[in-house]
Parts: sequence; structure tokens; C-alpha cells
Amino acid sequence: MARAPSETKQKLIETANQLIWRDSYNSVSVDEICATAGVKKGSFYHFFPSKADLALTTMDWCMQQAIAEYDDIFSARRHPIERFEVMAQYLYEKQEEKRLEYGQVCGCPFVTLGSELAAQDEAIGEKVRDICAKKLTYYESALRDLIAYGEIDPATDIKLKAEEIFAFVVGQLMMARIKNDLGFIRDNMKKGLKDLVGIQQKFEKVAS
Amino acid sequence: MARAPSETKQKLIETANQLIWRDSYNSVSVDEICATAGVKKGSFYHFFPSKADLALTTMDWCMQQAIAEYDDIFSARRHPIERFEVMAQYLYEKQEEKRLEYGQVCGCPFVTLGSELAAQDEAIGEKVRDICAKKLTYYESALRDLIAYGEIDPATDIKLKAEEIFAFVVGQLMMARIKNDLGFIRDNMKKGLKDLVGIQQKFEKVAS
DNA sequence: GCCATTGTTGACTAATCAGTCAAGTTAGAC
DNA sequence: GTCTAACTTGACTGATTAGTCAACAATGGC
Repeated sequence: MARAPSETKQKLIETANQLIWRDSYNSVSVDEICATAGVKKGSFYHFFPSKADLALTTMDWCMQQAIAEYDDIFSARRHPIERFEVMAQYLYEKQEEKRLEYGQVCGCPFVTLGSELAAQDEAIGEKVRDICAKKLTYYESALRDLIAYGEIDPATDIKLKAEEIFAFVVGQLMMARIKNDLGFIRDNMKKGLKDLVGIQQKFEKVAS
Repeated sequence: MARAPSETKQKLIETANQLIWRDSYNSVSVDEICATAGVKKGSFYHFFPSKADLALTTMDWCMQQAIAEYDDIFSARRHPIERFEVMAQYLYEKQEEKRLEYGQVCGCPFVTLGSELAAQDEAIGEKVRDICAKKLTYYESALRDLIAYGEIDPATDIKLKAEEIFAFVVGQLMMARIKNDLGFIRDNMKKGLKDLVGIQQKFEKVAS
């Protein structure tokens, strides 16, 4: 059964994703990850030079999926208001899926890990910040389109507003994790997001 | 030098506050806390039955200070708009103080700890949720006053808005910790908060 | 069918972890 | 001054930690 060209590595990544996301980096041991994945420790260190390296690889894997989903959610084919609506729905569905799969509300894997390790592990901190920056670009682009569509105040400071939206989402996910409850995200995320973005009155379109 | 009726206990609490807040619960050991505090391990376990119990006591101590500060910030003597302005300023100053004292931006100690442990330690989870609920009451009260003063839409859902504000603050603090940068909180927290609260146009006062 | 590469295994460190304990020290009450 | 209760000390446990390593097994290319 030895030769299966990298099933083992992928199994480790997915197991690490589950355990670290559900619990935390420091409370999950390499032994526990190996036992859950059904992989021997020697194999672990054949694929990953360290526990921190596994975390980095896991974040990459997770981010790749997120990017594909964000590319769809924030596609230019959608009206920019719809993008935020769909994102709110996506956040809820994704969290509910993980709650059922992992046994509890998990929140944002990057922020959870970043909060725990950003100050102690420079590589992980760098990756978390990189991922946050990437997500901000989606918001910024949608905000520009909202201005072009005349949906929000054209004087909106886009970078600022994007960071506000990001903080809002991060905060909601964090609280959902702490309360182990998705009620607020399910019921109020969409409206809260639209309020914060500033979709309320119509403005003159920028483009002629 | 043995008899100083509880200097040792307080030293442990303050050291734990620093190390756990700066790093994280699981990455700080009892030995490290003892060494930093200059206390022997036996003394540690004379005062605290477990590491988790120290964390709980530390949270209580931290919360007691926060309540005193919030009682002042959200005092009825202040105009409700001023309360949010002062809170934004307080958040920045407190974070900057801890950054200088502990060597890096720390964010919210309760949320950081809650994110790491809420799912694994029921007592800590309970305490974090309790603290969050307490802080929400300050926001709710200020929002009610804002309506009474005719500063925000009287149809505002107060509980909802308070949770939104809380999530926003939590998210900002989390990102400041991850980026180890207080720039956003220093420059934009006040405005972001007022935008989110909905202070923009005047409404008819509720009270005659 | 041989061989190099890639993956697997289990036993192994050395350090660190939370927590224990018995013997000693001190301070305050009387 | 003596007694007691609170505190201190340092050596200790047993479990767990991340990481190592040499021997072995399987695969794909030729």
C-alpha cells in the first residue's frame, strides 16, 4: 500500500485544516494530526520540515479555494450590490458547512491563526497579512463599481471603507466562533454589510 | 521575605496578563509565567489550582479595570456621541500603552483568548461571553440615548446595532494585532464608529 | 528484471509540559 | 513567647512535545 503518490500529504493538509481551524495551532499536536490522518510521524516529516510549515501549506491550500470562491462571488457579471449579498450568504453557508463537518462554528481560519501566531511566527504572520490584503482588493473593486453604478456616495474613501467592511466581517466571524452560534450571521450579516457599505440613497452616476 | 500578604498572587496575575495577552494561552507555560514573575512553581499552585484558573482570575482582574473605564466613558454625563468618540480615543490610547509596555499590539485580550479557547474550555468560554455581553449593554444604552437625543434613526434596532458596533471594534482590534499596527485605529476608528452608528442626519427627538 | 527515487515505519531523542508534595519559613493572633 | 495558618521552596513525577533516523518497501523508468 506504500505507493499512492501524495494522498498522504493531502490527507495531512486536510486533517490539519480541520484540527487547527477547529481548535488552535498550539493546542493541536503533530501526533494528534498524524493519528487523525492515519499517518505515521515519520511520513509527516517526510513531507513537511516542521509543524509550522504544515500550517503554511494548509493556509495556501485554504486560500486557493477561497480565491476561486471570491472570484465567483465578486465577478463583474454581478451587480456590485449583489456581490455583497452573495458574500453574506456564502459566509453563512460556508460556516454552517464547517460547523456540521468539524463540530463547531470555526470562524475565519486565517484570522484565528493570525491572532494566535502573527506575533510569534513571522512567516505565518506574513501569510495572514497577505491573505487579508488579497481579500481587501475584492472589496475595493466592488466599492469602485458601486460608485460607478451610482449606488454609494462617490466621495467614499475606498481603501478606508474596504478595511471597515473587512473588520466588520472579521469581527462577526470571531464572535460567531466564540458564541458557537451563526444566528447573527445568518439573519443580519446581509443588512449590516449593506448599511456599512452605505447603500441607502441613490447618487448621480459617475460615468456618463 | 516570605510574608507580604499577596504580592505574589498579584504579580502572577499581572505577569500572566502580559504574557498570555501578548503571545497566547497555549504558547505560554506555567514555568515561563513563574520565571517572569520571579515566583516558584510551588507558590503558583498554592494560589491557583490550575493554569486555566489563573487565566480566569486574570480575566476577572482585567475586566474589573475595563468596567471602571467604561463606566467613565459611557457616563450619562457625556453626550452619547461623545461617548463613542471617547471610546475610540480610549481604545487607541490603551492599545498604544500596551504596545509600548508589552512590545507589540495586543488587541482585545478577551477575544484573543476566546478565539483560542472558547471551544475547548467551557469556563473560559463562558467568561468571555459574559464579558462581551457586559460591553454590549454599554453600547445599547448609548444607542437608546442617541435616539432620545434625536441623533439617530428612532427605528434603529438597538440590540442589532450594538452587536454590529461590537463586531466592528473586535475586528479592528484583531486586525491591529495581526498587522501590529495601530494606524487604522488611531486615524479612522472614530469616524468609522460614527458612520456605523448612523450619526449623519438629524431626526425628530423622541422625548417631547 | 534492475535500479534510483520516493514514501513508509517504528523506535528513538531531549526538552518541555502541567501538576505534586513534603519539609521548611514566616507573620500575625493571643 | 508560642502556636497556627498562610506561604515558600526545590526536587519530583509522568505525560506530552517537536523532531530524528536508519532500515525497509514500493513504484516507475528503462
